[in-house]
Amino acid sequence: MAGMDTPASTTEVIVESLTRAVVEHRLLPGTKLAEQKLADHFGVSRTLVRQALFQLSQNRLIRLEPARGAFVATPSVDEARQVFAVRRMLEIATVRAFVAASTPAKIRSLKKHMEAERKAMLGQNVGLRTELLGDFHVRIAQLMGNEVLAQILGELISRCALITLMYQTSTAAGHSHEEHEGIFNALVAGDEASAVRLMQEHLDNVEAGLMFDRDVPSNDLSMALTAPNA
Amino acid sequence: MAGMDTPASTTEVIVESLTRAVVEHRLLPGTKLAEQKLADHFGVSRTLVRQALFQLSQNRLIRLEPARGAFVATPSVDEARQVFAVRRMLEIATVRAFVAASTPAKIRSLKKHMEAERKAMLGQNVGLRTELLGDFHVRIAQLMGNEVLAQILGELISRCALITLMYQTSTAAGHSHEEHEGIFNALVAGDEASAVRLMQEHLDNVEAGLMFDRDVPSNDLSMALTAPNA
DNA sequence: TCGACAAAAAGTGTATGCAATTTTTGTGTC
DNA sequence: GACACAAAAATTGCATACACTTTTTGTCGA
Repeated sequence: MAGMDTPASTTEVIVESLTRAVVEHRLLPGTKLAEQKLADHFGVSRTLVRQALFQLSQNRLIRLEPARGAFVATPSVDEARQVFAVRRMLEIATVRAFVAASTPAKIRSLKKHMEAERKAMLGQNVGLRTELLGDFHVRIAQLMGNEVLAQILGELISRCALITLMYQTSTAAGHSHEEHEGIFNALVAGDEASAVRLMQEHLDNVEAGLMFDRDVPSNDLSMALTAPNA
Repeated sequence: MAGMDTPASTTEVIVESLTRAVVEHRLLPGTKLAEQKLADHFGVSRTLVRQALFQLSQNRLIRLEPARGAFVATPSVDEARQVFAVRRMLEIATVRAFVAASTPAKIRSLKKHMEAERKAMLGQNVGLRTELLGDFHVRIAQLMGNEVLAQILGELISRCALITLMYQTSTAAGHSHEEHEGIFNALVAGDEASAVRLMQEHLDNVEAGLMFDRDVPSNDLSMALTAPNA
């Protein structure tokens, strides 16, 4: 994802690998992440796995339960709303700042991203699609030259990927790319008011597309089996 | 500091202890943090110290150099500006939200903080003063019921404490408390425009009080000794 | 006296070992 | 067959051990 430096240390490799698995929905919320299994998989000792799990718990992508182990996080409805609230604060302000400091080079760079996003929407690679849809938001922050902002946004968006998995309705989603196009066009035109409004609406739409009262996908066996699969 | 849960795990104790030391300026930027020394001091093995250092590096309070160890971070001017930019985004939006969702209970809670802050300003405990001045900002976010926001703000403010140490002029500072009073009064009055403007000015003032070209306090021996202490 | 180089010391990165806790499995009883 | 309880297995938390890197110290030659 955008802004990931080349992972030099082994721990970082594990963190990135697990992050991708969670963000791309290959690991479901609640899944237990046993240290020895991960260690075997990555061919390292538990020490490095534990470091990685620790870091991921800081990012709120996993939950560490004392003496019980690591589980893919299951963000609450409350937490989901809070994450979106912070995203609105940051992203609306970022759009404003972008318009104020827009340059041809920045527009070009963002245009390049839009093309990649467009292409990914046609393809079948869901992971890549998720990644690029998230990167759109991070890229804007990066182009402002604010790495601090970009990093915070990146983490929030990773959490959103988890939230989306848990609460997104099947019908919703899918419109994100079109909305990105709209925001992009407003940014190109230097139309601050529109850009802000579209970003606002975009985030509202994503959040509104969530069903905060639905049954959450789960790995819990008893849950899965006791459920009446009518 | 505000929002710190009771530190159950040993690692958290170390993290909090080191955080306080950095934020309260008892550890200067650039100071080497040797693992064994910390382990001896806290009476644990290097394992736990490493976890704590790892976490602190995520918070950008320390810098980990491969095979060389951990050092108290020396934030660059660029990073300082970025941190302030993000704070402005978040805190102005937070103030707005606070006014919109203000209740007598929230006002009371904030009033209690102001009293503590006032009292601390009279006392001699510099650490407590620094802590409460930072808590003012975090408390507002907490009262909005947004823990995600509060945590992000808390981390940014810790980084600001480091930045302040590195770049703050002796004459500057000191006005923060009065400005907090002003913001508080505007919040009590429900005067959104004033509250936003005062918060904006407050953050501008703090940033303006920094000398981004001054010699930075350092632990580096050669630096310290080669400097002409005229 | 200064600098280059080598040996020694200190320190970090990772793996492994062990105590303590949790989870699973197995057995007996109602 | 269902439940309670105990033994066994698996898993986590932390300390320790060891290889490898960096830093320091000491020595020699110019």
